[in-house]
Amino acid sequence: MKEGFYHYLRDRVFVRSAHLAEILKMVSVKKVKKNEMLLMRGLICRNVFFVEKGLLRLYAIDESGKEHIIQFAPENWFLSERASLYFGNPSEYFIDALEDSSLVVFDQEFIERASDISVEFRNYNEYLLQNHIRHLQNRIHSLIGADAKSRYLKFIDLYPEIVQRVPQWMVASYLGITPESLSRVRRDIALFK
Amino acid sequence: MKEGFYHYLRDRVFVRSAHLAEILKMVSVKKVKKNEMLLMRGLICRNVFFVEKGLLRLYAIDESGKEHIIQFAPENWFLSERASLYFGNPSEYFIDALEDSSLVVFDQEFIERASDISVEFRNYNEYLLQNHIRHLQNRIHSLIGADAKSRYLKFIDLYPEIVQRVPQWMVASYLGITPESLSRVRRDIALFK
DNA sequence: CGAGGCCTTGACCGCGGTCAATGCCCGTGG
DNA sequence: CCACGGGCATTGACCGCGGTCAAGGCCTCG
Repeated sequence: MKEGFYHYLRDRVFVRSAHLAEILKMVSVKKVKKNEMLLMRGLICRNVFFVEKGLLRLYAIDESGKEHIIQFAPENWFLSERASLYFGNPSEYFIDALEDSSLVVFDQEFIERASDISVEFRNYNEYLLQNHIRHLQNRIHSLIGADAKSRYLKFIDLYPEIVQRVPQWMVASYLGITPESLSRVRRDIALFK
Repeated sequence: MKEGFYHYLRDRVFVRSAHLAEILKMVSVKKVKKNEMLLMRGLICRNVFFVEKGLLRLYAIDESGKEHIIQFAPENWFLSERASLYFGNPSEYFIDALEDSSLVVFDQEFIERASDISVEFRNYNEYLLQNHIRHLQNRIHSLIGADAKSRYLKFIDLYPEIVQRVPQWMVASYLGITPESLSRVRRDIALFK
């Protein structure tokens, strides 16, 4: 219970032992089954999820009913719909579980309180935001500048574990292409080896 | 000199009068001419630019020499290459001026010092990061999900002033299409009115 | 007036989308 | 244990959006 989060706070965030217990008291654990919904469009997102075990996804559904995956979140990742969490707007996105998962759940108020308790936590929170920005910017760059094949090659390079754990049509959705196209891209790559 | 930044800090960031002078002392003003470079690829970005007057752009150049515009920054916008500024990596991007511009320049250390001085400044800095994330996420969403025409319609809706101030091939670059395609999109839109 | 930057247009083409058929894997129930 | 069905990956045929290349027109500015 909360061990993953505990170790993460201690070894990555470098929260001092003196503050760890106090911070841990403020979060709760949630276990969800595969396909369970954690956020629906139209609702205000109140939570950040830390994945201790399992795999979540953040995605949109467009007018024609197609899903577009914005982000995956495997072990030791944080996932939220920040536009809704921070600004209090109804979310345009969905979050659900792709595997049975064990999550640590907290809200925006927790972030502020933990930031007051621990300067290391405050700094790490900023690091997360900055890192998120870097990540989104790289993704925009490759969506604008690169074709489907090089986007896929970059993806399997960056997230080899994810490729193993989700169906290919979800990878295609993340890359902004159809499953059929991804299948052809993979065939082409296999031919050249 | 610094009036734009002063008013911004006072009226948007809500920095208390007691702190304004101290914070303003720590930034400098820079005037640049159209086409002047402010950041080159390979260099580490040390600055954030606040645009008092004029217009900047952040862009990449791909292997085949094509420019891809990541962001425009008109009056009262902040622009930086955060991946480089915060993480200290060499930048993959360029920044230059699209018009003669008057800028307020500061660095990461300034942000930290000003955050210690003024809690309003600290909160606004977080607001900027959160807002940036929201913006990038929306852009990814429309790059994945929408065709050239609807991306253009969304752009002129969100940034009507920018459309007036930059050549169309730069708008095309921002949208991830060619100038020729944008021209056709605009013709189609005109036909239906 | 000439030159260069920008926008437009046309012809052509290729990447990736759509639709439909097939095959594979695997879980479920007869 | 086998039969069936559903979810997913692959393949083929076809097509359309958007890219490429080239030409022409319209500005502005020297």
